[in-house]
Amino acid sequence: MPTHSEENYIKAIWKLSQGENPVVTTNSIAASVNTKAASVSDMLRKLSEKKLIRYEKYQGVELTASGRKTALSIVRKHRLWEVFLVEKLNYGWDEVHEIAEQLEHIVSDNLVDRLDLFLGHPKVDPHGDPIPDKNGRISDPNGVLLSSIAAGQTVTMTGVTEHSTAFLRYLDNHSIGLGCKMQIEEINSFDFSMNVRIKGRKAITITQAAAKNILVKPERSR
Amino acid sequence: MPTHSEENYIKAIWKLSQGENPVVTTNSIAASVNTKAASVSDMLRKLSEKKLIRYEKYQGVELTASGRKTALSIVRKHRLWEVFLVEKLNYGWDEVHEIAEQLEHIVSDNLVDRLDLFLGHPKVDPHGDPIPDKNGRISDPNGVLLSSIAAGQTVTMTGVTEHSTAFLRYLDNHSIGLGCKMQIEEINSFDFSMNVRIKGRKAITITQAAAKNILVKPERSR
DNA sequence: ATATAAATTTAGGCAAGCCTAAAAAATACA
DNA sequence: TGTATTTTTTAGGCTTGCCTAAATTTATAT
Repeated sequence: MPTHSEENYIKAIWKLSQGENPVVTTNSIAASVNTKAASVSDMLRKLSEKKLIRYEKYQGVELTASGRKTALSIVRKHRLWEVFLVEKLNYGWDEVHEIAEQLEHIVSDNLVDRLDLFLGHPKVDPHGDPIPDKNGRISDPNGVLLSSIAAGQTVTMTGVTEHSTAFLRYLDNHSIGLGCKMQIEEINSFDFSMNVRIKGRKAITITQAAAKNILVKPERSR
Repeated sequence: MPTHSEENYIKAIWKLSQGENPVVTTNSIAASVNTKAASVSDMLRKLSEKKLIRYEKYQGVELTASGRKTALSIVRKHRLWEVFLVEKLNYGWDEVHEIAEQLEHIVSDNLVDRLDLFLGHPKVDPHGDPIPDKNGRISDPNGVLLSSIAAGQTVTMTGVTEHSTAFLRYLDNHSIGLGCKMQIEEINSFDFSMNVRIKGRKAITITQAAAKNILVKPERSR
């Protein structure tokens, strides 16, 4: 049974190993779990002894199969609890992270199963992130960056790649959320901001900085 | 902010201080939190420094107002989560204690408020124990021991004073639960076991040992 | 290639919470 | 009352997870 703290490291390592160019270094882990590099070195040794990671001094870190399983179980719990908080307790998607960080450490496989059932076996969390199944299988994030879409296209928003309160509030303030169907009317060649029309609303401008953190699914191309 | 462990001690002290003849000693606390007396002494010193208890060496322990508030907040969370587990996730009343012991340490006042609302402001938990309000006010346990009821009376079950899985399963097996309206038909003078008829069922026998752990509310006397 | 900078690890220490063994205080009892 | 027993506390130690400072390794830049 990993400790609370070990779970946080494992989850951090998993997260850092996701995406395009993974940077799983002692320093990046330290930043993720809010501690110092020296503490990370300590912990890496311990996790390595427990066979949760493969670790050679100075050579970087990788989860073992067992470590990955642990990570995905935590991610599953985190995301299911986020669904609970938003769907059942009416939290905003920008308010749930901290609480889910606590709830993800509750130990009871049975509880997770029942929660999953209670929530209707959701496939994604309130930010559009896929929820791993009980065997640790997880689907790919559904969508491409809005910033990569050409003018004229119509897309549906499926997720975000940034979970900060500030960013999520920004989207709320522009009434942009998961499932929004939007047409890219124009891309300003000056700053690459996008003029976007959300079905039946007046057009809005989305900065490139924001568009780089929005995942969308293009309309079936014609 | 009390630690996880401090919260467990505070809750144990509160529990031990409830009821007829409270026995809040170093040893009884040690038994409650599954540790040794020496560890309790350590912790009592610490809790005393934090003004959560009044403590004189060898002279016993008492919660301060602040300590009591802390205790009741934990009890509130524990009992609300138990309601959630039973009402929403369909757990049996004998299965929820362990999980609630974990959930009670989740820190978020707002979460508790929303949970309370989501559950419809329940007054009691699945065992009939009163749920403290957000200000730490708690009502008295509702009922008297079934073992104190005279033959001929009709009563409604309102709670239990023992939460072991074994006892709760025993009640389940006899289809005895909160809200059962039962008539005491006879008390056997030999072993004080009770012949009880639950509305519209065949009579059953309840041993005195069991009756001492069942709380009931007598019918409005006539 | 080598010096400097950056990243990482080791060494040594600290607080929390637990332990066992021993000492001290309180209680029981003869 | 004085001794034996029980309860509680203290002393000393252990592990976890963190820290700072120093040493070591790797990367960078001239």
